[in-house]
Amino acid sequence: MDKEIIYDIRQFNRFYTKVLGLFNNQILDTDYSLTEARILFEISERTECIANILVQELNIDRSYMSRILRKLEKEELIEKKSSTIDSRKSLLFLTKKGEELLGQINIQSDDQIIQLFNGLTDSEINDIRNSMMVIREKLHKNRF
Amino acid sequence: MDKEIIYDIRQFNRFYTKVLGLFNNQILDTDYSLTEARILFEISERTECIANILVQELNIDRSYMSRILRKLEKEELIEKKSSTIDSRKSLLFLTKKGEELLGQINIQSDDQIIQLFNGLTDSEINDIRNSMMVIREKLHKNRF
DNA sequence: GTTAAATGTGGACAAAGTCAACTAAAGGAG
DNA sequence: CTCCTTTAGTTGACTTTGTCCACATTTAAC
Repeated sequence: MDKEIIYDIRQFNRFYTKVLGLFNNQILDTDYSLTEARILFEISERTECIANILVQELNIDRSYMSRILRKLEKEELIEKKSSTIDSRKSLLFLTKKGEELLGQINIQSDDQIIQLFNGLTDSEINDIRNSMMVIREKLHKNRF
Repeated sequence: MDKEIIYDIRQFNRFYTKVLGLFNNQILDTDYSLTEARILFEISERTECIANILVQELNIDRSYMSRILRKLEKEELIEKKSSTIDSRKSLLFLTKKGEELLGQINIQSDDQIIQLFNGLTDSEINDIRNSMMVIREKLHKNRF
C-alpha cells in the first residue's frame, strides 16, 4: 500500500480526532459524560439490550460498565429487569426521565452539527455527507 | 438544515468514534499513551515547539501538559531548552530516543491503517481516501 | 454430572484529567 | 521607569475515568 495514501489517512484520523474531541468535550450542559450518553443511546436503539452487548459495542470494561449502569439506575435514567429465560442477564430500558435526557442530548448534538457546518453551502454539506457515507459503507463491509 | 443529513452525520461520528477508539486503545506495544504519541508527533513536526502550542493544538489542560512533558523529559524522550529571547518559554525537542520511539509508533500506526483497509480493492481505498480529503478540506475552511 | 463459558459484581488500584493558586517573565500605557 | 495586564509554565489537591483480578451465579457443552 502506498505511503502517500497511508499518510493521508493518518492525517484525516488526526484531524477527525480533533473534531470529535471538541464535540465530545463540549458534550453537555447536562452532568453526563459522553460514555453515559452513548450508553443511553444504545439502550434506546435496541429492543433487548443487556450490559454485555454494551461492553462489546462500546468497548468498555465489564466492571466499569457495571458501575456506570448502577449509577444510571440510581439516578433513575434506566431500569434493569432480570431476564426470565436467562437469569444472568438484565434487560435494560430507559425510564421516562432517561428518555427525556436523551432527547435533550440529541438536541444539543444536532446543534453541534449545525455549528460545524455553519457557513458551508448546501452543496458542500452534501459533498461531506456523501463522503461520510462512502467511508462508512466501505469500511463497514470490512469488519466494522 | 435537514434532519436526515444531521442524522447521517451523527451516524458517521458514532461510527468513526469507534474506529478511532479501536485504533487508539490498541495503540502501542510501547508503554505510551495516545496523548503522549500525539505530543511527540507535534514536537517533531514543528521547528519551534513550545508547551502552550501543544495545549492549544491538542486541547489539553496546561497543568496536565506540564506533567506529561516532565514525564517525557524524565524518560529522555524530549529535551527542554529555555528560549533565549523569552525565558518564560521552553523550546521542545525530541531526543534521539524520542525520535526512535516515534519511528516505532509510526510503523505501528501504518500497520493499523493497512489492517483497516485489508481486503478492499485499490479503487475502494482510493474512494475512501478521496472522501477523507473532501471532508477535511471543506471543514478545514470552516475554522478547523 | 462435571467442566467450561458467559454475565455481572465488587475491591483495590492506576491513569487521566481538572481546578485554583502561584511564580516569573514580557508587553504595554502612561 | 512604574504599574498593570497578559502569557507561560508549575504545583497541590482533587475528581473522574478506566483497569485488573477474584468472585458468584447461571447457562451451555460434553
